[in-house]
Amino acid sequence: MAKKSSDPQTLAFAQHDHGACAADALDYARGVCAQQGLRLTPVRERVLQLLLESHSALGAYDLLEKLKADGLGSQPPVAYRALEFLVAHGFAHKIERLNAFVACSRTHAGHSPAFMICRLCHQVAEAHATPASGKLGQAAKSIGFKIEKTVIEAEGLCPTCQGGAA
Amino acid sequence: MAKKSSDPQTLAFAQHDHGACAADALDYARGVCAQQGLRLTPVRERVLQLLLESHSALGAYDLLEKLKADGLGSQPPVAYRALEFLVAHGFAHKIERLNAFVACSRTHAGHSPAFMICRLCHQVAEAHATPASGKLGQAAKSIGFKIEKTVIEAEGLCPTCQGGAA
DNA sequence: TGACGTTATGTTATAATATTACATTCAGAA
DNA sequence: TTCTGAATGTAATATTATAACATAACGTCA
Repeated sequence: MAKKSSDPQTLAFAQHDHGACAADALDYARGVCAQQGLRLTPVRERVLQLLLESHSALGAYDLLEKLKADGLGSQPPVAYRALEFLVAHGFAHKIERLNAFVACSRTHAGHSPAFMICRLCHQVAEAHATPASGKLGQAAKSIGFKIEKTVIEAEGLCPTCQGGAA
Repeated sequence: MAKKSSDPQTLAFAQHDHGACAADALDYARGVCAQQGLRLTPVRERVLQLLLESHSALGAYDLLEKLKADGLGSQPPVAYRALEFLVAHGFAHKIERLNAFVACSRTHAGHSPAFMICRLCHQVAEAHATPASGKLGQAAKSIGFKIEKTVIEAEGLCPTCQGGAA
């Protein structure tokens, strides 16, 4: 059984009960939406659930297929609109490298996420970065660039795939 | 006149002679290719030149239009293959956030680049990051993830656009 | 209640980005 | 020269994403 208190950043690549972990996260999202007057409609909730059930990044068209199977709309804008909502409110992130999306591990609100993407199993773990404090932050400061958003995505091999891979 | 000794990382957003700066970089690339037995063919050289002349990221189809105007092939693979060569050998980078490409500022060979993308003027400056040493590196180490490549892209406002923008 | 404005969804079409596959040409080595 | 591998030309198609407009659901307040 996944415990809410365990560190999600180590969870993604570890064995755990995805179902329970997803259910927890979904409950959390419902709460946040209720609190903030956001509408977690059936399509949005289902997309979030699909993302949560997979620690991999899913493309819009992957999601769309599953939505279609659920009788929930089958045209691209349906998926993109739900994803836009989820990303805008911090329930999901876009992985630019993959043109795909993951559920947010929500260890902190309003964070600057960094991702570790396994190039073999395609699972994605979320960590937390402090982009403004490193070399990039220094460089930005020195030239007067104002950072608004930072994409940090590491690609490589997760612990499991390092063993099995060539 | 741009001087080779000035810091390219501060150059991108500053006023300078793009033509001379591009010519320098192109000479450098020619030298590297000669040295390493790489073929900087007309298409590849022209694509690099086009990227160098613009400090903005250019999409494959932007480049393709220009190639076409030069009588150099007009189908997508022409551009994508040239870009693949340039990226593989470190003469250019892909900006994942934009699905577009920039010439490498080549301040160091074999570096881990980080980019600052102005969301108004779309110019891109390249800085150098040490991704393995920050929080992400720590997180990767602690869970046993092996980083092979890191994408770091900051979006925001360049010095010039901070003044003029709303 | 019901008329209205806003938000979300449904649907069609199309734009933008990228790759596969195969034929042809070119450069350099044997 | 002939062979070989690399590079290019070209057609077709796959993948990702958005525009535009119609319809439906929701909340509110007269």
